[in-house]
Amino acid sequence: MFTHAEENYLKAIFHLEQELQGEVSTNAIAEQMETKPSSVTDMVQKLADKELLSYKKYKGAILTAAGRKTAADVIRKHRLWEVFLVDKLNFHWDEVHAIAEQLEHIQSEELIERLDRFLGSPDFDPHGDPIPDQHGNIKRTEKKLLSELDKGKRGVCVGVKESSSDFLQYLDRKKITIGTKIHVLGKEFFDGSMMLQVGKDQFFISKKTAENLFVQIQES
Amino acid sequence: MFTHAEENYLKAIFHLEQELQGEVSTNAIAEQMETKPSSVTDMVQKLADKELLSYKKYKGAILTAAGRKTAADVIRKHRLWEVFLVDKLNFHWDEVHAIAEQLEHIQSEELIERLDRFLGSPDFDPHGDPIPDQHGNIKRTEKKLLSELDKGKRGVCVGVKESSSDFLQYLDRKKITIGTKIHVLGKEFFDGSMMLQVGKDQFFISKKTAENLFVQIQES
DNA sequence: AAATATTTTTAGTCTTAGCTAAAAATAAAA
DNA sequence: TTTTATTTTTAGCTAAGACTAAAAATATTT
Ligand SMILES: [Mn+2]
Ligand SMILES: [Mn+2]
Ligand SMILES: [Mn+2]
Ligand SMILES: [Mn+2]
Repeated sequence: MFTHAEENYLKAIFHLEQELQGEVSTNAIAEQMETKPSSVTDMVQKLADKELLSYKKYKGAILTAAGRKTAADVIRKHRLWEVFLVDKLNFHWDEVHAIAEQLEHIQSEELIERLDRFLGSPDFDPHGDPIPDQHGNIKRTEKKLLSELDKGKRGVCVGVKESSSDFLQYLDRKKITIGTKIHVLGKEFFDGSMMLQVGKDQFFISKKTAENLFVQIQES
Repeated sequence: MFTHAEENYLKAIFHLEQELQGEVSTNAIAEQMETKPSSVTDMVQKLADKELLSYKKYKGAILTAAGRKTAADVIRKHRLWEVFLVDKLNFHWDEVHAIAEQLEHIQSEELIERLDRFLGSPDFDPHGDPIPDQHGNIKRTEKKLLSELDKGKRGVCVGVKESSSDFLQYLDRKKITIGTKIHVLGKEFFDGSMMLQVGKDQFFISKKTAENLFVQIQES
Protein backbone atom coordinates (compact mmCIF):
# COMPACT_ATOMS: atom_id res chain seq x y z
CA MET A 1 0.00 0.00 0.00
CA PHE A 2 2.61 2.54 1.11
CA THR A 3 6.38 2.68 0.76
CA HIS A 4 8.73 2.19 3.69
CA ALA A 5 9.63 5.88 3.51
CA GLU A 6 5.99 6.96 3.63
CA GLU A 7 5.29 4.68 6.57
CA ASN A 8 8.33 5.94 8.46
CA TYR A 9 7.25 9.54 7.92
CA LEU A 10 3.69 8.87 9.05
CA LYS A 11 4.94 7.13 12.17
CA ALA A 12 7.30 9.98 13.03
CA ILE A 13 4.58 12.58 12.49
CA PHE A 14 2.17 10.54 14.61
CA HIS A 15 4.62 10.50 17.53
CA LEU A 16 5.45 14.20 17.17
CA GLU A 17 1.77 15.10 17.04
CA GLN A 18 1.20 13.44 20.45
CA GLU A 19 4.26 15.07 21.91
CA LEU A 20 3.56 18.58 20.63
CA GLN A 21 -0.25 18.34 20.88
CA GLY A 22 -0.84 19.79 17.44
CA GLU A 23 0.61 20.24 13.99
CA VAL A 24 4.27 19.44 13.56
CA SER A 25 6.87 21.55 11.80
CA THR A 26 9.09 20.56 8.92
CA ASN A 27 12.16 20.95 11.10
CA ALA A 28 10.77 18.78 13.88
CA ILE A 29 10.11 15.99 11.38
CA ALA A 30 13.55 16.39 9.83
CA GLU A 31 15.20 16.07 13.22
CA GLN A 32 13.17 13.00 14.18
CA MET A 33 13.87 11.30 10.85
CA GLU A 34 17.50 12.35 10.70
CA THR A 35 17.01 13.87 7.30
CA LYS A 36 17.00 17.35 5.75
CA PRO A 37 14.11 19.80 5.98
CA SER A 38 13.97 20.05 2.21
CA SER A 39 13.43 16.31 1.94
CA VAL A 40 10.66 16.59 4.50
CA THR A 41 8.90 19.32 2.53
CA ASP A 42 8.90 17.05 -0.53
CA MET A 43 7.49 14.09 1.31
CA VAL A 44 4.94 16.06 3.29
CA GLN A 45 3.60 17.49 0.05
CA LYS A 46 3.31 13.99 -1.40
CA LEU A 47 1.53 12.73 1.71
CA ALA A 48 -0.84 15.69 1.53
CA ASP A 49 -1.64 14.80 -2.11
CA LYS A 50 -2.52 11.32 -0.91
CA GLU A 51 -4.70 12.85 1.83
CA LEU A 52 -2.77 11.18 4.62
CA LEU A 53 -2.17 14.53 6.23
CA SER A 54 -3.21 18.11 5.80
CA TYR A 55 -0.58 20.66 5.27
CA LYS A 56 -0.37 24.38 4.79
CA LYS A 57 2.89 25.93 3.65
CA TYR A 58 4.98 27.26 6.53
CA LYS A 59 2.28 26.12 8.97
CA GLY A 60 3.13 22.45 9.53
CA ALA A 61 1.44 19.09 9.06
CA ILE A 62 -1.32 17.24 10.88
CA LEU A 63 -2.47 13.70 10.09
CA THR A 64 -5.89 12.97 8.64
CA ALA A 65 -7.91 10.06 10.01
CA ALA A 66 -6.48 7.89 7.22
CA GLY A 67 -2.93 8.95 8.02
CA ARG A 68 -3.43 8.36 11.70
CA LYS A 69 -4.82 4.88 11.05
CA THR A 70 -1.88 3.99 8.80
CA ALA A 71 0.60 5.23 11.39
CA ALA A 72 -1.15 3.28 14.16
CA ASP A 73 -0.98 0.13 12.02
CA VAL A 74 2.77 0.54 11.57
CA ILE A 75 3.21 1.15 15.30
CA ARG A 76 1.05 -1.89 16.04
CA LYS A 77 3.26 -4.05 13.85
CA HIS A 78 6.45 -2.58 15.31
CA ARG A 79 5.40 -3.30 18.86
CA LEU A 80 3.98 -6.76 18.19
CA TRP A 81 7.24 -7.77 16.51
CA GLU A 82 9.15 -6.41 19.50
CA VAL A 83 7.10 -8.67 21.75
CA PHE A 84 7.86 -11.59 19.46
CA LEU A 85 11.58 -10.88 19.52
CA VAL A 86 11.72 -10.61 23.31
CA ASP A 87 9.15 -13.24 24.35
CA LYS A 88 9.82 -15.89 21.72
CA LEU A 89 13.36 -15.34 20.50
CA ASN A 90 14.72 -14.20 23.88
CA PHE A 91 16.20 -10.98 22.64
CA HIS A 92 17.02 -8.43 25.27
CA TRP A 93 14.76 -5.35 25.32
CA ASP A 94 17.58 -3.09 24.18
CA GLU A 95 18.27 -5.11 21.01
CA VAL A 96 14.90 -5.22 19.33
CA HIS A 97 14.22 -1.75 18.03
CA ALA A 98 16.34 -1.83 14.85
CA ILE A 99 14.93 -5.18 13.79
CA ALA A 100 11.34 -4.12 14.50
CA GLU A 101 12.05 -1.02 12.44
CA GLN A 102 12.37 -3.36 9.45
CA LEU A 103 9.67 -5.88 10.38
CA GLU A 104 7.06 -3.14 10.82
CA HIS A 105 6.94 -2.74 7.03
CA ILE A 106 5.96 -6.32 6.20
CA GLN A 107 2.61 -6.16 4.44
CA SER A 108 0.06 -8.78 5.45
CA GLU A 109 -3.03 -8.28 7.55
CA GLU A 110 -3.33 -12.01 8.04
CA LEU A 111 0.23 -12.22 9.33
CA ILE A 112 -0.32 -9.57 11.96
CA GLU A 113 -3.61 -11.05 13.09
CA ARG A 114 -1.97 -14.44 13.51
CA LEU A 115 1.14 -13.00 15.16
CA ASP A 116 -1.06 -11.15 17.63
CA ARG A 117 -2.90 -14.36 18.51
CA PHE A 118 0.36 -16.31 18.73
CA LEU A 119 1.68 -13.78 21.24
CA GLY A 120 -1.51 -13.87 23.29
CA SER A 121 -2.76 -10.44 22.15
CA PRO A 122 -0.38 -8.44 24.33
CA ASP A 123 -1.38 -4.94 25.42
CA PHE A 124 2.14 -3.56 25.81
CA ASP A 125 5.48 -3.96 24.10
CA PRO A 126 8.72 -4.79 25.96
CA HIS A 127 9.31 -1.09 26.70
CA GLY A 128 5.88 -0.65 28.25
CA ASP A 129 4.41 1.13 25.23
CA PRO A 130 0.78 0.29 24.44
CA ILE A 131 0.03 -1.73 21.29
CA PRO A 132 -2.71 -0.21 19.12
CA ASP A 133 -5.60 -2.56 18.29
CA GLN A 134 -6.74 -3.50 14.77
CA HIS A 135 -8.76 -0.29 14.54
CA GLY A 136 -5.85 1.93 15.52
CA ASN A 137 -7.08 2.63 19.03
CA ILE A 138 -4.41 3.00 21.66
CA LYS A 139 -5.12 2.35 25.31
CA ARG A 140 -4.00 5.51 27.06
CA THR A 141 -2.90 4.69 30.59
CA GLU A 142 -2.40 7.22 33.33
CA LYS A 143 1.34 7.07 33.75
CA LYS A 144 3.70 9.71 35.07
CA LEU A 145 7.36 10.45 34.72
CA LEU A 146 9.32 9.30 37.75
CA SER A 147 10.59 12.88 37.99
CA GLU A 148 7.06 14.03 38.87
CA LEU A 149 6.93 11.91 42.03
CA ASP A 150 7.63 13.60 45.33
CA LYS A 151 9.71 12.30 48.20
CA GLY A 152 8.08 9.33 49.92
CA LYS A 153 5.92 8.29 46.96
CA ARG A 154 5.97 4.81 45.44
CA GLY A 155 5.46 3.71 41.85
CA VAL A 156 5.81 0.78 39.50
CA CYS A 157 7.90 1.15 36.39
CA VAL A 158 5.54 0.85 33.41
CA GLY A 159 7.67 2.15 30.57
CA VAL A 160 10.61 4.11 29.28
CA LYS A 161 10.57 7.32 27.28
CA GLU A 162 13.98 6.79 25.70
CA SER A 163 14.77 3.28 24.57
CA SER A 164 18.40 3.59 23.58
CA SER A 165 20.64 0.64 24.39
CA ASP A 166 22.72 2.81 26.69
CA PHE A 167 19.75 3.76 28.81
CA LEU A 168 18.18 0.29 28.89
CA GLN A 169 21.47 -1.32 29.86
CA TYR A 170 21.90 1.25 32.61
CA LEU A 171 18.44 0.33 33.90
CA ASP A 172 19.42 -3.34 33.83
CA ARG A 173 22.45 -2.64 35.98
CA LYS A 174 20.14 -0.86 38.42
CA LYS A 175 17.78 -3.85 38.23
CA ILE A 176 14.93 -1.71 36.93
CA THR A 177 12.62 -3.20 34.34
CA ILE A 178 8.90 -3.12 33.52
CA GLY A 179 7.04 -4.00 36.72
CA THR A 180 9.80 -3.00 39.12
CA LYS A 181 8.63 -1.23 42.30
CA ILE A 182 10.36 2.06 43.00
CA HIS A 183 10.27 4.05 46.25
CA VAL A 184 11.38 7.68 46.14
CA LEU A 185 13.44 8.19 49.30
CA GLY A 186 14.58 11.67 48.47
CA LYS A 187 14.56 14.37 45.82
CA GLU A 188 17.07 17.18 45.38
CA PHE A 189 15.54 20.48 44.25
CA PHE A 190 18.94 21.74 43.23
CA ASP A 191 19.52 19.34 40.30
CA GLY A 192 16.41 17.14 40.25
CA SER A 193 18.36 14.05 41.21
CA MET A 194 16.63 11.40 43.30
CA MET A 195 17.48 8.80 45.91
CA LEU A 196 15.61 5.57 45.19
CA GLN A 197 14.92 2.30 46.89
CA VAL A 198 14.65 -0.59 44.42
CA GLY A 199 14.39 -3.99 46.06
CA LYS A 200 17.13 -4.11 48.66
CA ASP A 201 19.23 -1.48 46.92
CA GLN A 202 19.35 2.27 47.43
CA PHE A 203 21.00 4.56 44.91
CA PHE A 204 20.95 8.00 43.31
CA ILE A 205 19.66 8.70 39.80
CA SER A 206 20.01 11.85 37.74
CA LYS A 207 17.17 14.14 36.69
CA LYS A 208 17.66 12.90 33.13
CA THR A 209 17.07 9.31 34.21
CA ALA A 210 14.00 10.29 36.22
CA GLU A 211 12.61 12.09 33.18
CA ASN A 212 12.87 9.01 31.01
CA LEU A 213 11.13 6.49 33.27
CA PHE A 214 7.37 6.14 33.31
CA VAL A 215 5.73 4.94 36.50
CA GLN A 216 2.23 4.20 37.69
CA ILE A 217 1.70 5.67 41.12
CA GLN A 218 1.03 3.22 43.97
CA GLU A 219 -1.48 4.58 46.37
CA SER A 220 -0.33 3.66 49.88
CA MET B 1 24.29 -4.95 2.85
CA PHE B 2 22.33 -5.42 -0.42
CA THR B 3 19.07 -3.98 -1.68
CA HIS B 4 15.90 -6.01 -2.00
CA ALA B 5 16.22 -5.88 -5.77
CA GLU B 6 19.80 -7.14 -5.70
CA GLU B 7 18.86 -9.97 -3.36
CA ASN B 8 15.91 -10.98 -5.52
CA TYR B 9 18.11 -11.09 -8.61
CA LEU B 10 20.78 -13.16 -6.89
CA LYS B 11 18.19 -15.62 -5.67
CA ALA B 12 16.63 -15.96 -9.12
CA ILE B 13 20.02 -16.47 -10.75
CA PHE B 14 20.95 -19.04 -8.11
CA HIS B 15 17.82 -21.07 -8.86
CA LEU B 16 18.28 -20.79 -12.62
CA GLU B 17 21.91 -21.83 -12.36
CA GLN B 18 20.90 -25.11 -10.66
CA GLU B 19 18.17 -25.73 -13.16
CA LEU B 20 20.24 -24.99 -16.25
CA GLN B 21 23.53 -26.34 -14.87
CA GLY B 22 25.55 -23.37 -16.02
CA GLU B 23 25.42 -19.69 -16.86
CA VAL B 24 22.00 -18.13 -17.22
CA SER B 25 20.81 -15.85 -19.98
CA THR B 26 19.39 -12.37 -19.68
CA ASN B 27 16.06 -13.58 -21.04
CA ALA B 28 15.83 -16.46 -18.57
CA ILE B 29 16.36 -14.06 -15.68
CA ALA B 30 13.83 -11.60 -17.11
CA GLU B 31 11.21 -14.32 -17.34
CA GLN B 32 11.85 -15.58 -13.79
CA MET B 33 11.74 -12.07 -12.36
CA GLU B 34 8.81 -10.96 -14.48
CA THR B 35 10.72 -7.96 -15.70
CA LYS B 36 12.22 -6.76 -19.00
CA PRO B 37 15.50 -8.04 -20.44
CA SER B 38 16.85 -4.49 -20.58
CA SER B 39 16.31 -4.11 -16.85
CA VAL B 40 18.14 -7.38 -16.31
CA THR B 41 21.14 -6.24 -18.33
CA ASP B 42 21.38 -3.14 -16.14
CA MET B 43 21.23 -5.07 -12.90
CA VAL B 44 23.52 -7.86 -14.05
CA GLN B 45 26.16 -5.29 -14.94
CA LYS B 46 25.82 -3.73 -11.50
CA LEU B 47 26.12 -7.11 -9.80
CA ALA B 48 29.18 -7.88 -11.91
CA ASP B 49 30.77 -4.59 -10.76
CA LYS B 50 30.17 -5.72 -7.20
CA GLU B 51 31.76 -9.09 -8.04
CA LEU B 52 28.68 -11.04 -7.07
CA LEU B 53 28.61 -12.67 -10.46
CA SER B 54 30.75 -12.85 -13.55
CA TYR B 55 29.26 -11.78 -16.76
CA LYS B 56 30.31 -11.53 -20.37
CA LYS B 57 28.17 -9.60 -22.80
CA TYR B 58 25.80 -11.80 -24.75
CA LYS B 59 27.15 -14.86 -22.90
CA GLY B 60 25.13 -14.87 -19.67
CA ALA B 61 25.83 -14.65 -15.96
CA ILE B 62 27.23 -17.05 -13.38
CA LEU B 63 27.46 -16.36 -9.63
CA THR B 64 30.79 -15.94 -7.87
CA ALA B 65 31.34 -17.60 -4.50
CA ALA B 66 30.27 -14.34 -2.84
CA GLY B 67 27.13 -14.14 -4.96
CA ARG B 68 26.26 -17.76 -4.28
CA LYS B 69 26.69 -17.26 -0.53
CA THR B 70 24.48 -14.18 -0.56
CA ALA B 71 21.81 -16.01 -2.54
CA ALA B 72 21.97 -18.99 -0.18
CA ASP B 73 21.53 -16.66 2.80
CA VAL B 74 18.40 -15.17 1.28
CA ILE B 75 17.03 -18.62 0.51
CA ARG B 76 17.86 -19.73 4.05
CA LYS B 77 15.90 -16.81 5.45
CA HIS B 78 12.99 -17.37 3.08
CA ARG B 79 12.65 -21.01 4.03
CA LEU B 80 13.11 -20.49 7.77
CA TRP B 81 10.38 -17.86 7.74
CA GLU B 82 8.13 -20.26 5.83
CA VAL B 83 8.64 -22.82 8.58
CA PHE B 84 7.79 -20.17 11.16
CA LEU B 85 4.61 -19.20 9.34
CA VAL B 86 3.40 -22.79 9.00
CA ASP B 87 4.63 -24.31 12.27
CA LYS B 88 4.04 -21.39 14.63
CA LEU B 89 1.37 -19.24 13.02
CA ASN B 90 -0.55 -22.15 11.48
CA PHE B 91 -0.56 -20.79 7.98
CA HIS B 92 -1.36 -23.26 5.27
CA TRP B 93 1.61 -24.22 3.03
CA ASP B 94 0.06 -22.51 0.03
CA GLU B 95 -0.19 -19.11 1.77
CA VAL B 96 3.33 -18.50 2.94
CA HIS B 97 5.36 -17.74 -0.15
CA ALA B 98 4.40 -14.09 -0.67
CA ILE B 99 5.02 -13.22 2.97
CA ALA B 100 8.37 -15.04 3.06
CA GLU B 101 9.26 -13.11 -0.09
CA GLN B 102 9.20 -9.99 2.09
CA LEU B 103 10.62 -11.46 5.30
CA GLU B 104 13.66 -12.88 3.48
CA HIS B 105 15.03 -9.33 3.19
CA ILE B 106 15.13 -8.53 6.90
CA GLN B 107 18.75 -7.87 7.79
CA SER B 108 19.96 -9.37 11.06
CA GLU B 109 22.28 -12.33 11.50
CA GLU B 110 21.29 -12.58 15.14
CA LEU B 111 17.61 -12.73 14.23
CA ILE B 112 18.08 -15.62 11.83
CA GLU B 113 20.27 -17.55 14.24
CA ARG B 114 17.64 -17.19 16.95
CA LEU B 115 14.76 -17.94 14.62
CA ASP B 116 16.54 -21.11 13.49
CA ARG B 117 16.99 -22.22 17.10
CA PHE B 118 13.39 -21.31 17.95
CA LEU B 119 12.19 -23.51 15.10
CA GLY B 120 14.43 -26.41 16.15
CA SER B 121 16.91 -25.96 13.28
CA PRO B 122 14.68 -27.49 10.62
CA ASP B 123 16.29 -29.11 7.58
CA PHE B 124 13.39 -28.57 5.20
CA ASP B 125 10.78 -25.91 4.56
CA PRO B 126 7.03 -26.65 4.34
CA HIS B 127 7.35 -27.49 0.64
CA GLY B 128 10.11 -30.03 1.25
CA ASP B 129 12.91 -27.74 0.04
CA PRO B 130 16.18 -27.97 1.95
CA ILE B 131 17.23 -25.03 4.15
CA PRO B 132 20.82 -23.91 3.56
CA ASP B 133 23.00 -23.78 6.69
CA GLN B 134 24.85 -20.69 7.98
CA HIS B 135 27.67 -21.31 5.53
CA GLY B 136 25.40 -21.58 2.52
CA ASN B 137 25.64 -25.34 2.19
CA ILE B 138 22.53 -27.11 1.00
CA LYS B 139 21.85 -30.74 1.80
CA ARG B 140 21.23 -32.35 -1.56
CA THR B 141 18.91 -35.30 -1.14
CA GLU B 142 18.36 -37.99 -3.74
CA LYS B 143 14.81 -37.27 -4.71
CA LYS B 144 13.05 -38.10 -7.95
CA LEU B 145 10.04 -36.77 -9.76
CA LEU B 146 7.01 -38.96 -9.29
CA SER B 147 6.83 -39.16 -13.10
CA GLU B 148 10.11 -41.11 -13.09
CA LEU B 149 8.64 -43.97 -11.04
CA ASP B 150 7.51 -47.10 -12.86
CA LYS B 151 4.36 -49.09 -12.27
CA GLY B 152 4.44 -50.93 -8.97
CA LYS B 153 6.99 -48.62 -7.29
CA ARG B 154 6.37 -46.86 -3.99
CA GLY B 155 7.62 -43.49 -2.80
CA VAL B 156 7.16 -40.88 -0.11
CA CYS B 157 6.32 -37.32 -1.10
CA VAL B 158 9.27 -35.16 -0.07
CA GLY B 159 8.60 -31.97 -1.96
CA VAL B 160 6.90 -30.06 -4.74
CA LYS B 161 8.50 -28.45 -7.76
CA GLU B 162 5.73 -25.90 -8.27
CA SER B 163 4.33 -24.30 -5.19
CA SER B 164 1.45 -22.30 -6.57
CA SER B 165 -1.69 -22.16 -4.46
CA ASP B 166 -3.64 -23.93 -7.18
CA PHE B 167 -1.32 -26.90 -7.19
CA LEU B 168 -0.94 -27.12 -3.40
CA GLN B 169 -4.68 -26.92 -2.89
CA TYR B 170 -5.16 -29.66 -5.47
CA LEU B 171 -2.70 -31.82 -3.54
CA ASP B 172 -4.64 -31.13 -0.36
CA ARG B 173 -7.83 -32.36 -1.97
CA LYS B 174 -5.98 -35.51 -2.97
CA LYS B 175 -4.65 -35.76 0.62
CA ILE B 176 -1.05 -35.56 -0.54
CA THR B 177 1.40 -33.61 1.61
CA ILE B 178 5.04 -33.91 2.69
CA GLY B 179 5.48 -37.44 4.09
CA THR B 180 2.53 -39.02 2.27
CA LYS B 181 3.16 -42.55 0.93
CA ILE B 182 2.34 -43.02 -2.73
CA HIS B 183 2.00 -46.30 -4.60
CA VAL B 184 2.11 -46.22 -8.40
CA LEU B 185 -0.56 -48.67 -9.52
CA GLY B 186 -0.30 -47.89 -13.20
CA LYS B 187 1.30 -45.62 -15.75
CA GLU B 188 0.01 -44.74 -19.20
CA PHE B 189 2.71 -44.43 -21.85
CA PHE B 190 0.31 -42.58 -24.10
CA ASP B 191 -0.02 -39.40 -21.99
CA GLY B 192 2.16 -40.03 -18.94
CA SER B 193 -0.82 -40.10 -16.60
CA MET B 194 -0.67 -42.34 -13.55
CA MET B 195 -2.99 -44.32 -11.33
CA LEU B 196 -2.04 -43.89 -7.69
CA GLN B 197 -2.91 -45.40 -4.36
CA VAL B 198 -2.75 -42.86 -1.54
CA GLY B 199 -3.98 -44.18 1.79
CA LYS B 200 -7.31 -45.89 1.05
CA ASP B 201 -7.92 -43.84 -2.10
CA GLN B 202 -7.08 -44.63 -5.69
CA PHE B 203 -7.14 -41.96 -8.41
CA PHE B 204 -5.58 -40.76 -11.64
CA ILE B 205 -3.16 -37.87 -11.90
CA SER B 206 -1.92 -36.11 -15.01
CA LYS B 207 1.66 -36.15 -16.30
CA LYS B 208 1.93 -32.48 -15.26
CA THR B 209 1.08 -33.34 -11.69
CA ALA B 210 3.53 -36.24 -11.66
CA GLU B 211 6.26 -33.93 -12.93
CA ASN B 212 5.77 -31.48 -10.07
CA LEU B 213 5.91 -33.89 -7.16
CA PHE B 214 9.20 -35.02 -5.67
CA VAL B 215 9.37 -38.46 -4.03
CA GLN B 216 11.94 -40.51 -2.25
CA ILE B 217 11.80 -44.08 -3.49
CA GLN B 218 10.82 -46.73 -0.95
CA GLU B 219 12.76 -49.90 -1.49
CA SER B 220 10.41 -52.82 -0.93
C1' DA C 1 26.29 -17.56 -47.69
C1' DA C 2 22.58 -14.58 -47.32
C1' DA C 3 18.38 -13.56 -45.25
C1' DT C 4 15.59 -13.73 -41.34
C1' DA C 5 14.60 -14.25 -36.55
C1' DT C 6 15.84 -14.00 -31.87
C1' DT C 7 18.42 -12.32 -28.12
C1' DT C 8 20.78 -8.82 -25.88
C1' DT C 9 22.47 -4.29 -25.24
C1' DT C 10 22.26 0.73 -25.49
C1' DA C 11 20.09 5.14 -25.18
C1' DG C 12 16.88 7.87 -23.29
C1' DT C 13 12.84 8.59 -19.97
C1' DC C 14 10.32 8.13 -15.51
C1' DT C 15 9.55 7.86 -10.38
C1' DT C 16 11.06 7.74 -5.66
C1' DA C 17 13.68 9.57 -2.27
C1' DG C 18 17.45 11.60 -1.00
C1' DC C 19 20.95 15.79 -1.23
C1' DT C 20 22.90 21.03 -1.60
C1' DA C 21 22.48 25.80 -2.43
C1' DA C 22 19.70 29.70 -2.98
C1' DA C 23 15.38 32.17 -2.37
C1' DA C 24 11.39 33.32 0.23
C1' DA C 25 8.62 33.57 4.31
C1' DT C 26 8.21 34.06 9.16
C1' DA C 27 9.97 35.12 13.78
C1' DA C 28 12.97 37.51 16.96
C1' DA C 29 15.99 41.35 18.24
C1' DA C 30 17.64 45.79 18.14
C1' DT D 1 9.97 49.39 12.80
C1' DT D 2 13.87 48.05 10.61
C1' DT D 3 17.38 44.61 10.85
C1' DT D 4 18.83 40.08 11.72
C1' DA D 5 18.09 35.26 12.46
C1' DT D 6 15.58 31.19 11.77
C1' DT D 7 12.57 28.29 9.32
C1' DT D 8 10.78 26.60 5.22
C1' DT D 9 10.42 26.14 0.39
C1' DT D 10 12.09 25.93 -4.32
C1' DA D 11 15.25 24.61 -7.87
C1' DG D 12 18.37 21.66 -9.59
C1' DC D 13 21.26 17.19 -9.10
C1' DT D 14 21.99 12.26 -8.01
C1' DA D 15 21.25 7.18 -7.69
C1' DA D 16 18.40 3.06 -7.91
C1' DG D 17 15.47 0.58 -10.48
C1' DA D 18 12.06 0.28 -13.57
C1' DC D 19 10.33 1.11 -18.65
C1' DT D 20 10.23 1.69 -24.21
C1' DA D 21 12.27 1.96 -28.57
C1' DA D 22 16.11 1.35 -31.39
C1' DA D 23 20.58 -0.67 -32.45
C1' DA D 24 23.75 -4.40 -32.36
C1' DA D 25 25.10 -9.12 -31.84
C1' DT D 26 24.10 -13.85 -32.24
C1' DA D 27 21.38 -17.88 -33.98
C1' DT D 28 18.56 -20.07 -37.23
C1' DT D 29 16.67 -20.80 -41.77
C1' DT D 30 16.53 -20.86 -46.40
MN1 LIG E 1 10.84 1.53 9.74
MN1 LIG F 1 9.10 -0.40 21.81
MN1 LIG G 1 11.94 -11.11 -2.14
MN1 LIG H 1 9.26 -22.94 0.08
